[in-house]
Amino acid sequence: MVQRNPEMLRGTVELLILTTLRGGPRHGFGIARWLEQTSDDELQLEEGSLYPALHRMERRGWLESEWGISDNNRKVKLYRLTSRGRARLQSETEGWAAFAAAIGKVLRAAEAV
Amino acid sequence: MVQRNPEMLRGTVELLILTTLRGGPRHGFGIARWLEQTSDDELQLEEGSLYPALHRMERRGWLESEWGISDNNRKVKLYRLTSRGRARLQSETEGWAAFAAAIGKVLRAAEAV
DNA sequence: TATCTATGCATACGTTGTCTAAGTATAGAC
DNA sequence: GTCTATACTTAGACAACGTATGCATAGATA
Repeated sequence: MVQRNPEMLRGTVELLILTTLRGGPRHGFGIARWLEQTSDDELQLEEGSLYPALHRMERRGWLESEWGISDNNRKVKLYRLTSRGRARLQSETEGWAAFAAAIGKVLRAAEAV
Repeated sequence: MVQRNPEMLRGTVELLILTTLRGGPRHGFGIARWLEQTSDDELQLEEGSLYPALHRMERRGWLESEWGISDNNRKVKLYRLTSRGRARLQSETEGWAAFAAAIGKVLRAAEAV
């Protein structure tokens, strides 16, 4: 994922992928596209991050995959959330909210100075 | 920095340190304390992350340090923002805002599904 | 005096995630 | 037949973070 500070994405890639798959099965390329569009090009998931992340998450049992054919007649690997993936999405979402809130507190506290 | 997903902090450590120093010079331990308290214990900066980060940031010219004595009569290394550090704080703050907004968009978009 | 606790700084090492870069394959347009 | 966009894979480099450890000392307590 590329932007001003590439390190900032660490750990959120998985949340983003899980979130994308909430709406139903998608293939890797489609996930990246959707994230890019939905974030107005702010979030760009590189292939070298995307695919290893998908494999990792499948290994962990958060995703399942199967080969299929896309709308444009291409061979694609479709990923879908497992129940464990759904649980993980839940906890990651909560984790993100808590984290973002904490950062917010700190930024506001420093502003007050 | 420790919490539910340790990876989530990647890249924000420096923003957090810069933010803490906005209010004036502080020593490493004090920075960690302030962040912990201000975030209601959500953000915990480990020493193995804190000190290397401070050294790194000083090397990059964002911080300056000098040895001093703390309120409780201890030898401490006081860090302060340089002008470059101030500029960096500015851009990191903007970067964070853009990033958090992007994540927010994605989360909301997926909720709508 | 000795010991304990909290404070304070430093760093070697391992783990992990991300990016760059290279490779393969193919559908559809021209 | 070539080009472009789509689509997946993986090796290797790099960087940040955490764990663990070591060192030092002020103040309290026994």
